[in-house]
Amino acid sequence: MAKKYWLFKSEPNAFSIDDLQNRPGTKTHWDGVRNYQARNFIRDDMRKGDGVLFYHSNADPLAVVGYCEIVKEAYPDHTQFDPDNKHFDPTALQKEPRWFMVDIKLKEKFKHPVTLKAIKENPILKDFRLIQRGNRLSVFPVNKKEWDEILKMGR
DNA sequence: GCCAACGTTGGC
DNA sequence: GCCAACGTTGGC
Repeated sequence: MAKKYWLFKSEPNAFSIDDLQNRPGTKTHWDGVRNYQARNFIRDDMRKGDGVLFYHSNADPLAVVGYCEIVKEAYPDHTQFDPDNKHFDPTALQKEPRWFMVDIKLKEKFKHPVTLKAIKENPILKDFRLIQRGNRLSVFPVNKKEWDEILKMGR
């Protein structure tokens, strides 16, 4: 199957690309996604080796700050079962997990973060889902043309 | 802090 | 199944 591409949003206050860089092996599990559309992308479509753009939301600057690779495919997000966790889901069943996560590994932190402003100004990226009206999904697919352009801008 | 956009919940 | 109320996201 052809390699696919994705974008993950993260608020750097909660988890930044530097936090990822400081993790052992520069890897992390991507927990806490609680939206069904995003869940379906994670559970059904993401494959080992797919590329992931790492975007800082609610931040300064707002920007794609690097890219990653999926190193482990979907498995149950343990935080849904943890009453002390912010993302606890009291209706999720152990035998039938509702929420899933993948593991990602940092490949490269961009020399030049690709700002939301620069993305909006680039005609090649005019259809990029990130800048579409009302886009609030924290996880969504990116096409190869967009992926290539973002990497070109960031490196 | 504001607010538009959107998802979820729950009464009917 | 409809829809009002509410909560969250996220740019500005």
